[in-house]
Amino acid sequence: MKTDWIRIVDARAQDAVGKRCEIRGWVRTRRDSKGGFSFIEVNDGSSLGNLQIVAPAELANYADEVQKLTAGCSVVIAGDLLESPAKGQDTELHATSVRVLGWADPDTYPLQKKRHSFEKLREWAHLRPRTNTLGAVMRVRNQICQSIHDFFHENGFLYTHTPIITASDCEGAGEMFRVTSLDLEMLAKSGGPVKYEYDFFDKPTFLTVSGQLEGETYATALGRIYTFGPTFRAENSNTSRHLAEFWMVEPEAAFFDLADAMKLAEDFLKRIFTDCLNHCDEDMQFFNKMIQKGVLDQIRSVIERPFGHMTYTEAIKVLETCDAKFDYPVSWGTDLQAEHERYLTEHHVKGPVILTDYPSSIKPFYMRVSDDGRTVAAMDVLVPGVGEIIGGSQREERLDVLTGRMEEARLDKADYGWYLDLRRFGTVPHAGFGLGLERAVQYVTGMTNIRDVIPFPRTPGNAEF
RNA sequence: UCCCCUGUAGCUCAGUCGGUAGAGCAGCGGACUGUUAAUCCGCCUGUCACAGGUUCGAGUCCUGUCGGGGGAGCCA
Repeated sequence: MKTDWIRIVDARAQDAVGKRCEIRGWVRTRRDSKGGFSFIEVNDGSSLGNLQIVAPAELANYADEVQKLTAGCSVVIAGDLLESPAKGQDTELHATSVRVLGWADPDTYPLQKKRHSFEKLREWAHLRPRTNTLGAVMRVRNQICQSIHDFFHENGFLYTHTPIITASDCEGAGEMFRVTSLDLEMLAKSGGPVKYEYDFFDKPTFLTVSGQLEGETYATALGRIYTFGPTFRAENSNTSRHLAEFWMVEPEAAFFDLADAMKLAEDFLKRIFTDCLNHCDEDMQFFNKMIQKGVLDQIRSVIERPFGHMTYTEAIKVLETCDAKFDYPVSWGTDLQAEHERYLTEHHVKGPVILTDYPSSIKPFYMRVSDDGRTVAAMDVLVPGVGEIIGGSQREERLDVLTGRMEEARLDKADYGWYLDLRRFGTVPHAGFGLGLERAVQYVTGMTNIRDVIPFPRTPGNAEF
């Protein structure tokens, strides 16, 4: 008779008691008892907690295999799930067979039965998902991705795939990665000018820094769309909040104004946070206890309270009249510094705040110019700890205003003909925003370094694995 | 890219005033135990990041390179 293979998350549940089953996973630790059995803790990634196995000495391979199990070994274990007589777990599996699939030499296996620093774990990026913290992070990250799709699907947004290779420099700013099939070695030796007509696309191409402009084309046809994919910035940024390759969610909706976009952003974030609390309880308890004390209360309070709203002009007034000392001066027309944003979220509002109506001079050309002529319909959602988590705006739908702004930004209109067509033919008000996935994961988990919330972080000088 | 900090055993770190290295954990051996960060006893472990320099003598002081961290800028 074939024994049911079940996941450890299910085997640990009270209602699994009485089942005869099989589990498959990796040994975390083993403790021997001279009472004639060993305890083996096994994890299969389905939950933070391990399943305790009681392996009796009667097993045929007890002496030569079971007692030699160490952290990292892969095993298939069959037995009976019983109520655990000891504290620490509801259930335990009394093994009738322990099969070792792969050994992990304890002399050379890097992960030990102890806490490792996140810096060290980054060197073992291929093994770190086997740790408690990275496993929990990846389950929460998965939940957030699922919530993103659920939320937009339920609100009538179509998942749209915008290109990763692009010829347009979306925001006229930010270093981009080049995409080429030219032989750079040969090119360097030849010393001649680059002939793009010989390149794959006949022109210079790059990895996308945003799917927004392409997203707008589909929003002005399908109504509501969102993109969700990898995004690339070749900025030489060395911070705990920046990656060269990260994932971004960008909803775009026709007939939305700035207020609609703000409401969407707030509902969206609250939905993600709620789902994490409801579906990742064990992992969230872990973060609350081991990573950032109080992160659960923080998230709960964000869900319960409406987000603070402030215009840029109001924020400047608050910063100018507050008692705090800043390294950078505050004045209308300059961009807010990290220290300013931190003051607003951590001291003034004490929670997430949406800042709106920034000066047009510090925002990109595509944001809609307001009636005052000095500001644009932009919004940034700032959260304590992480800073800007969402940036968005109502888009400029008036052709003449848009082309005027492009001229100010010294952009070549010829490169944006297709984008301008959206305003030439059936233009409509529309709005959207971008959410950095990793920053959302950081906020929910309390992880301080963005490199620890993505499986294989890409940063300047680092593309291992 | 800039500023600051840092690099010593498999891991986390100590190493005083310059006199060629030590602890905990892990591992291994033993004891003990329905254990759960198990506990107790014993044993093993080093290109002190790398390259120069000062000095009778450098883990320690100086210079450079590389790696890591924190902060800033840019942003998501």
